[in-house]
Amino acid sequence: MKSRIRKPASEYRHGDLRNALIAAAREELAAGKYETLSVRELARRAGVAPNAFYRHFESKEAIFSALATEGFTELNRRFDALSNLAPRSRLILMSDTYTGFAEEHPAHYRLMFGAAKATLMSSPELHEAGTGCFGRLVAATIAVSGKGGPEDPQSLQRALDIWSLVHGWSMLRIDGLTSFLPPTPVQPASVATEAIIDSWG
Amino acid sequence: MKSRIRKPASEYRHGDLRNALIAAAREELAAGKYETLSVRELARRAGVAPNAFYRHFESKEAIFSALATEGFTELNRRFDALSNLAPRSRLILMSDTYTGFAEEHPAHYRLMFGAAKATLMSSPELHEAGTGCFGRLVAATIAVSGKGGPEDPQSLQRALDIWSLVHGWSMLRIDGLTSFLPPTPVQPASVATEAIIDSWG
DNA sequence: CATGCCTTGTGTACACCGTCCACATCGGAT
DNA sequence: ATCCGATGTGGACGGTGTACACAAGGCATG
Repeated sequence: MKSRIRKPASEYRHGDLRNALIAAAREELAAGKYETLSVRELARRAGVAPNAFYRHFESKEAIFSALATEGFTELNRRFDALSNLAPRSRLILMSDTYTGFAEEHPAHYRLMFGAAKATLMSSPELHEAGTGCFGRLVAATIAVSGKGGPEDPQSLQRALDIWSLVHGWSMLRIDGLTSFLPPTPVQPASVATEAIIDSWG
Repeated sequence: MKSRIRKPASEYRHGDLRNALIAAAREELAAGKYETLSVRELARRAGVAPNAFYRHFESKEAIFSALATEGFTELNRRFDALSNLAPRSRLILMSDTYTGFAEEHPAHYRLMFGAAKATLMSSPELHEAGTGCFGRLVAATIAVSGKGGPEDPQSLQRALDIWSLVHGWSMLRIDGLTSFLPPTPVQPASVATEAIIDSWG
């Protein structure tokens, strides 16, 4: 029968524009464009009038929010792939995973934090994905110190320190800090992560 | 005589618009606006036609570059005020100074790194102020370890680690990381800075 | 099978933006 | 008194995000 719950893939009318728009945005992000990303350009890419966009997203912010959610979800997936490791090396590899993601998708990474600032409270999905990201850091931290519940202030603090380090490292790298520095080969952030872990005793 | 090298303060024609525009921009930044800052708005604030702007700045980027330079210069000034301290406490206080500046002027801080990415090479002043900022971190790092010249890779690396930490800490704070976290009182970044310093042996 | 609705896409329009051009104005040097 | 070069103005172009009224077409209903 033609009426299932939904027609998933059949190109009716235009196909599902929503995904086409998101796909177009992903392409732009992969090409390094974020600040200059425009609703009209996405519509153009999808071969559709500019305002068709607004049948699927409330605003430009809304698609950014969706893309940011995607980003955090992917990052969380990568974190989860490290679940089986021993606590210490797991946290260290999370550090590399994090910076690796940022270097791999710099524009997307910038979007994630640009969107976070604006939309966080208004999008439950984004809030959950973002919170989940930090939560995984906290869990890994707790696993290392071997004590403390998921609300233990010390563990939260320690996870935040690590997050600050890898976030800053990623941002500096993305923004071309290389111009500020003498051209030195840069060590991975995980080296400093190890130092911080060791300071926990 | 009326013709000194320059008339410094006399309101001739409109007064010196350049500074008026910069002052207007500073106000907007102080009010937290950066992404939404517009050339036309600055001109409006200075009581002048939009295009008058272009007699004093080549482009929007150009005034951003000037403002970013100002920001780094101010930060460098604050760093220099710590010159007399013992190496270790000096580096720790630099950490607090850095994050303090970012929290005090969040929009300006965001501009500094937004502009850095785009304009760094094209503006010698910005490049020098930015480089000077990192240079001071390196110098303080060297003073702590007590060895290594200003090009010593290990010292550069260590300074970069600190910079990553305080930059990430500042960014997370500015972007309202608080939404990601359970509402915990956040320790200053300098606590983690100390941990990193101690790891240097 | 016809009807009407509800979702989706279109067209037009508004306000704003950064920036280019040709023109007006005016102070200072000649 | 005259010209020039620096500064400010007005208008325009192409871009943006988005609101509004309309068109087209699939769906459930009669």
